[in-house]
Amino acid sequence: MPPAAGTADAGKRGRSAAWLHAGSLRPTRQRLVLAELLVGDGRDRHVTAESLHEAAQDIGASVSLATVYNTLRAFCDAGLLTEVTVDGTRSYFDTRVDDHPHYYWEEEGRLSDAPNDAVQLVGEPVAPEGAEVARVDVVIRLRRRR
Amino acid sequence: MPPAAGTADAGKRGRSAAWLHAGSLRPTRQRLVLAELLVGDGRDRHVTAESLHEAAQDIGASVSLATVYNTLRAFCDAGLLTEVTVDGTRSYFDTRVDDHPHYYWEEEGRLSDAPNDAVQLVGEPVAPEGAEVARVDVVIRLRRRR
DNA sequence: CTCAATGCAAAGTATTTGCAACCGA
DNA sequence: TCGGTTGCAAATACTTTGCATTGAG
Repeated sequence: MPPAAGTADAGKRGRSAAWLHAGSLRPTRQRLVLAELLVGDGRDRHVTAESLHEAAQDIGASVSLATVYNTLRAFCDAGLLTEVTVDGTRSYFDTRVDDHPHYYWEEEGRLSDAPNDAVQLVGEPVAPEGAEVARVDVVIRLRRRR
Repeated sequence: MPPAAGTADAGKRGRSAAWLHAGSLRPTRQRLVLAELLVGDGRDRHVTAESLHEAAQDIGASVSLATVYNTLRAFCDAGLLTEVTVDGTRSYFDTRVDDHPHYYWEEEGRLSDAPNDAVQLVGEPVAPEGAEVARVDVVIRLRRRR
């Protein structure tokens, strides 16, 4: 068992480290920085590689863009994040890993969670013969009301 | 190879030409070829730029890939096609322009229409303050059943 | 000490754009 | 003729990869 691993400042670091641990990923400096930015305060986040890279720079942490991409991919493979496809030109990553609907603000290219009751699906989606449903993506595309 | 014809078929040409006309687009040779491949038989289609380009080559028509891209974009702008984003790495274009759910076969990267009763939305999706719903994308991701 | 993780730059994809030649009305 | 269209190649935007270096266990 982890010999009471460096529980120096169990506050912030605790959550990120535990999160990485849950995905069986080594807590390297870069991963801790990114994990902290993603789940540090417990709120759900929707980021792009670019936005996360900027966020890291803003707090003075140096993580290369390639590493941000690779790390997001690793987080996804470990089941810590979900990739959401809404734009075609870039990938969004969501810290919520359950199947839920999204709002996509077209003008700003911003993604956010939609309240559970924003849409209601009746029953289970039907899968054709020989296939099974892996996931149901629901994206509510929004436009500013004029 | 010999100029395999000017496609002097009134029957087929009719539908494609009318379709282009509906979008106020000039019926050029390339556009007629692509339109014919898209709506020639009246069935709904889901294509990528790449797949449509191949289809054109398969029938001996020469249309450059750049033109396929530009033309698909023009068809979309004219409201003749809808762009569907499911994969992130490529764009799909659907000849059905109404809001309807899709099946996405992950292994094959194939997109198809889902029957109307595959999913049912209850009522209108809720839009947050100051915004209105532009469209609701529903993608049922499928996996081959083992 | 060992092997996974990182950083950088180069390589890939998918798509768009600049511009001269072309063609449909 | 004239302006919209096409084709090609070069440019773009995003993402992945090769490889030498670094660092966690």
